[in-house]
Amino acid sequence: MRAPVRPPINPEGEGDAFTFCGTCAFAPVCLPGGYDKTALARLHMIIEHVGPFPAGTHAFRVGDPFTAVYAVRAGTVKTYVVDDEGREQVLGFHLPGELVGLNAIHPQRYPCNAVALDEVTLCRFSFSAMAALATQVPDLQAKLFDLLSADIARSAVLAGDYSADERIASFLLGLSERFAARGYSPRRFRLTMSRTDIANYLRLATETVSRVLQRFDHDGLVAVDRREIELVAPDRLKHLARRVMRIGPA
Amino acid sequence: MRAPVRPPINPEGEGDAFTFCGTCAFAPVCLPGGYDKTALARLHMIIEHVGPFPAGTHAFRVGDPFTAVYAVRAGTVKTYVVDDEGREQVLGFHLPGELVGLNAIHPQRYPCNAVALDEVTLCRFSFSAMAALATQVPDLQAKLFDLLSADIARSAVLAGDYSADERIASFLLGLSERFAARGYSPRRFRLTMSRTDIANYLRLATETVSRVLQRFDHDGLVAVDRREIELVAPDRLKHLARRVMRIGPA
DNA sequence: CGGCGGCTTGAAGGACGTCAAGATTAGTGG
DNA sequence: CCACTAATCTTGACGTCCTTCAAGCCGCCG
Repeated sequence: MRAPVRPPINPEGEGDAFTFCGTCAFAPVCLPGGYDKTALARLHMIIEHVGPFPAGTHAFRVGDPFTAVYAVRAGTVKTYVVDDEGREQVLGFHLPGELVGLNAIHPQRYPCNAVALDEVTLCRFSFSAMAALATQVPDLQAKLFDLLSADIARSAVLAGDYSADERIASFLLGLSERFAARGYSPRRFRLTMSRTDIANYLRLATETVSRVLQRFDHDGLVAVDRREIELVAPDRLKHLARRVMRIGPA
Repeated sequence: MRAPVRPPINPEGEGDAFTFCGTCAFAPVCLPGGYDKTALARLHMIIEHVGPFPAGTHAFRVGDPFTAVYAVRAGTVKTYVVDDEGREQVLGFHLPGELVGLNAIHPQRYPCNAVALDEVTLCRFSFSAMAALATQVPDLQAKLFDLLSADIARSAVLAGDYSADERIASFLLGLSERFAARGYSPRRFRLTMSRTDIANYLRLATETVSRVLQRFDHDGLVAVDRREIELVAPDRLKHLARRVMRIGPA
């Protein structure tokens, strides 16, 4: 059974746009301070708030024609591909405020699957409408260029030949930073993804992820309780991840 | 002595724009068929043809403020970073017609170094001018979105956990395709980069690159003579690279 | 010709994957 | 509320691909 390509519209409408969109990638363009009120209104015109969807729901799948970019409003979205040997490659985890689907612009088809890891709510942006609007709102165009450019750097980070320790340390710190940017605790958080997902994302075996987390716990770097994580010694983690971080925020 | 694969550079103005720019990333926007003649003229206004530069010349370095994107007109450009242990990470090789510097939009500083591997000529695009022009020329904006999106996919390819054989096979095939797209032989070509560069790009040891190329030669997949490469059995190479390619041109 | 960087070749070692089993936990139905 | 099952996670032993270390070889330029 295949989930609908275009999820149904959330009947609740725009009334809570500010509470939901405050941390969105488009916040600088959408929210007050963006002087052009009519541009703001037109951007809101092309947004559909969709969901919530239960875990396991797909927003799109490999090969679907590209029509829209999604912003995560709540929950976590995993993007991934499956190779011909049935092995899953996780491309990314997307937290509230982050975008999904920018890599589909070029091939005009989604090059990956996007699935909800927990209950997820999304904003759906028709890309053709947004591109048209961007020609009239330079700030929006600039924001899109910025987001695309940032995504290039992000995918480059994983390409390095880093050790399991480096990968996992930087993964935990990356999540921590992203949670902090959204107002959650950077010290304690809950992993919404399985060890297998983490392993497929970091290009490690699940056993390795398990072992390294165990060792980090034993060495007092973190406190691991199932999917509950506490960063006990963030500084030592940062030291471990220094080579990886060097590339990202250059 | 390098074989003259292409006529020597004429440092004059736009008179030979067509011969030089025919394979450029912006060709669809620049060249006839782009109905908007004035847009074409304005794009040419913001282009500076710079060079030629000898091998070893840097176009920009890590941390330089971002002002321009470069298109390679002739030669090969290597982008790379150096980590704190002095180890070089090659991010990409850029052939004529390809762009360099798009990943600098977000941080507003170049996150890597760009160096000429042989004699290189470039087109320099002031990015602020191009963004301004893009708001008035939707085709240019679309092309920029397209190029940025394609770059995301490109950096994702290297992120997979592929074997040395898979990496090298796909590297050779990738070069072959890009040469073909520019009118050169897809079967025989000359590597402009050293084994060390290839190794740092593919995240392998130089010894591994050497050994795999040697074995490919011995097995009749390729004929290697120093930096001269002939793809003897492209089909078998493609078979080796199938897992990598699955992700790229999805 | 002689030196130097790039390339090749061999041997040893390590980091991670694979295989196999066992331990927890979550989910389900009685 | 409690079995029972399936999924997830952990733990251990072993194998392997690639790196590292150490020479030796070539081609190139002074």
